[in-house]
This record gives sequence, C-alpha cells and structure tokens, in this order.
Amino acid sequence: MLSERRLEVLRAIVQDYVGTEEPVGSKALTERHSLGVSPATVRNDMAVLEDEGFIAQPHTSAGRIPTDKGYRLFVDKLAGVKPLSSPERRAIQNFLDGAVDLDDVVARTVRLLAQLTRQVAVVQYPSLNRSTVRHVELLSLAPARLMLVLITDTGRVEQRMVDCPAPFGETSLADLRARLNSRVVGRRFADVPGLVQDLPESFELEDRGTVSSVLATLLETLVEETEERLMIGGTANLTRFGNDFPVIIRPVLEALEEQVVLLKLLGESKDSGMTVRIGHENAHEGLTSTSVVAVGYGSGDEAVAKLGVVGPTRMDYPGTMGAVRAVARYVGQILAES
Amino acid sequence: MLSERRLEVLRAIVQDYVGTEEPVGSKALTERHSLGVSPATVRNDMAVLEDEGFIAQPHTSAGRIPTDKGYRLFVDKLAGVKPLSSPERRAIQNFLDGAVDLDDVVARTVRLLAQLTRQVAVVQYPSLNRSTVRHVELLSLAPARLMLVLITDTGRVEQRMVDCPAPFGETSLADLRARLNSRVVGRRFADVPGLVQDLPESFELEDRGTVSSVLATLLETLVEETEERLMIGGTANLTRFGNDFPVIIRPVLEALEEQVVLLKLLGESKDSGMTVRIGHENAHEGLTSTSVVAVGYGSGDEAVAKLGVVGPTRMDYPGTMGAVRAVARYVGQILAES
DNA sequence: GCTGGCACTCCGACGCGCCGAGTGCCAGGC
DNA sequence: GCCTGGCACTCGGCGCGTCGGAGTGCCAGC
Repeated sequence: MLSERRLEVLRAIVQDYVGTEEPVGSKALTERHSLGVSPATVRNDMAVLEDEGFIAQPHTSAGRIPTDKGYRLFVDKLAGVKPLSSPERRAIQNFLDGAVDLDDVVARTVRLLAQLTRQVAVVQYPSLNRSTVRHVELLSLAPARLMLVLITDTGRVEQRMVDCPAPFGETSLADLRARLNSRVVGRRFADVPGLVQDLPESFELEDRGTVSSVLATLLETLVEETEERLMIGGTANLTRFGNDFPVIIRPVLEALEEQVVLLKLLGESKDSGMTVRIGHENAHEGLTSTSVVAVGYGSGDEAVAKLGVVGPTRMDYPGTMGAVRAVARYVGQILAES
Repeated sequence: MLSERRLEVLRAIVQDYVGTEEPVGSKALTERHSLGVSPATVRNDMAVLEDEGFIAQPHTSAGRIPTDKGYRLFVDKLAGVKPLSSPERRAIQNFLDGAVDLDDVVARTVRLLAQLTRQVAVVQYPSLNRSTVRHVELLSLAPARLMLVLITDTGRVEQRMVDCPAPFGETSLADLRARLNSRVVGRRFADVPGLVQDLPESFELEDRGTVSSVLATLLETLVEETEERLMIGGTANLTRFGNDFPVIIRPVLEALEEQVVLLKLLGESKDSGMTVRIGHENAHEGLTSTSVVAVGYGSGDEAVAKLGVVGPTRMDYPGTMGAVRAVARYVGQILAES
C-alpha cells in the first residue's frame, strides 16, 4: 500500500503532466506543490511509484509521466469529478434548449460536448431498446406493396417496404392497422413479438400471408433499429493530441469511422454510471493511446443511450468527467420535456 | 501562349510531383520523361513557366512544384479523366448493390469513394428539391395533436407534429388525408404550395384552422428539407496530407464539420457536370490547401444531389475524377432501380 | 533555339560539444 | 527509520560549422 504522500506525489505528477505535456521532475514538483518535503524525498517516492508501475520515464534522466495504471489510480482514488461553473451550466442549458427535434438535440449535444471538453464527442441516439411504440402506420403504395411506418416515443420514425404475397384490400388494411395499433401502442419493443404473434389467425385465409409479412417486417425493424446509431464531432480536437501526429491520429480517425467500434466503446459497461476507460483498457488497438469517458443518459431514471468523449490519455479527467456528466443530465431533462 | 513542349514539361512536373511529393528538378524530369531535350532546355522552359505563375520554387536552388494555377491548367488542358479498371468497376457495383435503404446507399457510397480515392469523401443526400411526393400521412396522436408524415420518391420520410387549434374528428382527418394525397402525390415539392392553397375553404368552418396548420407544417417541411444533409467519411486519409500536420489538417477537419461549408462546396457550381476547385479557388479559407472534385448524380438525367472528394491540391486529378464520375453513375443507377 | 559547361546557392544530414534538467546513491542528521 | 543535501552521472536538445548533392541561372558555342 502506498503512503498518503506517495499518492499525493502521483496526483501532482498527473496534474502537472496534464497541464504541461512534459515529463515532470522532482524539483519542479516540490516547487509547484507544497508537499513539505525535499526533491530528494520526492525522488525516492518516484522510484517506488515507478517500481509499482504507476509512472514511467521516457528515457533515463528525464522526468516521469503517468502510465495507464497511474491514471487509473488517479481517477479511482485521487480525483473527484469537477463540477462545472455556473456560466458553463447556463451555456449548456441555453444551447440545448434551442433544439427543435431529436436530430437537432443529438447534433447540439455533440457540438456542446466537443466544445466543453475540447475533445472528440460521441453521442448515441436514444436507443430504441427501451423505447415504446407510439404508432404504427400502414399505407398502400401499390396493389401488392405496402409501406410500414413505425413511430417511437423518442420521436424516431422508421419506414419499410412490404411486398404482399397477395393483393390486400383497403378494408383489410384499415382493420390490420387498427388491431396492430391497439395491441402495440405504448408497449416496449421487447414486448411486441409476443403481443402480435396470434394476429394472422384472426384474418381471412387469403390475407394471412400479407399480415404475416407485415408482422415479420415490423419485428425486423424493431430488431434492426436496436442497433443504435450515433453521431460524432470535434474531430478537429485530435490535432491537439501530441507531436507524433500521423502515427497516433490515423488509427483514431479510422476507429471513429467504425460505428461498431464506437458503439462497443460506449456500450461495454452495463450500468448507466460513468465509465472511464484508459489507454490499453480499450479493446480496440487503434485507441490504446486514448481514453474514453462515457455515461448513460435518459429521460427518466433509466438510461436510454450513452454519450461520451474520446481524448488522449493525458486529459483533464476531473474536468472532462464533470462536463460529460453535466451534459448527460441536461440532455436527459430535454428528452423528458419533449 | 505556351509552346507544346512547355505544356508537356508542366504536365511532367505535375505528374512527378503528385507521385513523389517532392519538388522536381530539370534533370530528373528529362530522365523520367522522354522529352527529347536536355535538362538545360527544360530549365529555360521552367523559368518561363515560373514567370507565368504555373510553378514555383519552395526556395532558391530547389526543384519546382506546381502552383494552383498550374494545377488548373493541368486539369483544364493537359489531363483527361482516367477511366477505372474493370475490376474497380465490378467492385463498385458489388459494393453498392448490397445497400438496403437510402441511408445505406449513402453510407456505402461514402466508404467506397473514400477507399477508391484515398481521400475524404462527401456525399449529399438526394435532394428533395426536385423530389416528388409519394405519400402524405396524417395520424391523430391526441385529440388536438396530429402527426404529419411525408414520404418522398427517394425514400425519405420526414415527420412533424402539428398542434391543432381545435379538436379534429377522425372523419375530417380521413377526408383531409384523402384530398391532400389526391392533390400532391406524384407532384414536385415546388408545385405543392399552389396545389393546396385553396384546400381550407372546402372544409367546415370549425376545421379550417386545423387544415391551415397542417398545410403550413407541410410547406414548412418541404422548405426545411430542401436544406440538404450530407455524410462524410475517410477523414483518416487526411493523415496522408503532408508533413506539417496540425497546421494544415486542423482547419480542414473544422471545415468538414460545418455542413454549411460543405454544402456550399458541393453546391456552388450550377450544372451537374464535374467541378474541380483547386486550392485558393475554394472560398473557405480553411480549405485553401485542398482541392475539391465534385459531380452531380441522380436517378434520371437530372442531378438530384452531389458527391465528391476533398484532398490535397497535390492529388491525382485524372484518377480522382474518374473515380468520382464512376461512383456518381453507379449511385444514379441504384437510385433509379429502387 | 538547343546544348554543355560552369559557378553559385541553399537545404539537409552529420558530427561535435555544451548545457541543463533530472536521476540514483550515499553519508549524515533529526 | 526516514528525510535531506550533496555529488557524480546520464541523456536529450540546441547551436554551430562542415560537407555533399541537387538544382539553378547564365553564357558561349554549335
């Protein structure tokens, strides 16, 4: 177990390094943080911290920089979440309040997060996973061709074509529309399959094929749309990464274009609490020099999606965590209101 | 007017510079391109080309690199559009054929373009400007709250809420839905306003307010959606830009996040022919070291949107133009089929 | 008008020495 | 036992001068 002072030294190292981007030495530390001991003592502490793997030297006779493990300890034990200033809060609120629809909310959230944290922001669209059905609409486009429109309580609309095995009359259509809606409106996606299972049986024999097709398409849409979409922004902030650009930045940009990777990134932790994944803790190898701060957000107590930022491991964790948490809260409010 | 040989020299310089990324000298030129003259002669030609502003020296006693003006001449007079190889064509077709809906078509197109050109790809969603209405649907969500759903022939669906000034019965709703559709289905957006203008008059006095609200929302949606959306990809290719990274790449990334800028970029030229905008020809100052190759695409003869790529001025213009044109054609075909 | 020759320029790589920051270790003191 | 000041050592970065090579401009000659 590390003594109190050694932890203090680690904290100081992290803070200084995040600020200056340069390896920090024992003398500088004692000057900037009143630790109450001499540089020599700090050196001893540093040697211990290095043995334990919390800090490292880029080369002999250089200062120390935190390792992933060091950041981990810092985040877990040494740092809190820094609350935003009230002007910042007001700015968030003002900025998000102007949103006109769901797309706009997400777009604004991305911009906001990117600006606040000066990092790359990732916002997942509210998931349909826990969403409910607001309305299902059926339109006849051609004698044997229907369009199915699904409207969710989060305001999303999805449409699919359905090819009918047999022509389908307007009255049957109205009938199906009515019955379908009476069963599924207000229900969660996950519950829908069980609720419509027996629907074909109640139709005339000739219409059953079409009804089945419609239901199949509906269920398919529900499943497909559970694969969540997301939006990213602030990629220009990647330029503040470091010096050895191309080699670092390229894999990150590539990873950011892979929705699947990002979804994993946000989604891996189960609960809606804040997750911080540091450097090599990220499974994706293009992102081993980045950290991800993510948190769930939602309109009620339950999280419906996640949002977060991706930045260099050398980031201001307390500040970033504060911003991410605050934005998530406000977005939740906005969603609850609308 | 420049002699034939001088143009040939310019062409050789552009080609070599694009290939090597290094200033090209007179000797190297004569070695790699059988110009039939000696380096000394080439030097004289180069001096002339430099006087005319087509090429420049990074510093005294260095080779020459093309200027924007040089690239312009190259593109206009010296280079054709390089057709794709047939494996490439097949790859395009295979890749695009798998698309399941409009979003998917656009997403795949972006990926494809980025891969083929190894540059940043930008694809505008098919514009609603020249689109026609496929269907308008009205749903009653609450006694005094309707949802308006607009479906276009390009497969896009837009929805809006409408607050009614007065409760609106189901029969009135069905009536309005039917009349609205009979008037606007198959019509172009631009024609819709004139076609529905007198609709409120044919309704009962008490319903007119609601009908007007619905119409207003519909027209608003048509206008709003004319503001086109777009998708970009391949930003990782920016890392192949040059050496002086942050300074070049940052403004580009910033510009790429501004939809407005990009729309302007694609949209500036009127016709659907291919546009090449080189370096400072781009209005946006963050993009003065990039070139944009864009072309219209559409399902018929008329272009419904644009797509293109953004890359360093030092790009393989013939190849890029070939790829952009080919992709635009195939996307057009795909859209026409669906 | 093209060519070969020549003197000149300038960048970039290389080698060298110096400086300073930082370390590890050790002996002494509280 | 832990902290401290002192000391020798290490190593990267910087400035400087040198050198080579690539490239140029110019000129006289064909």
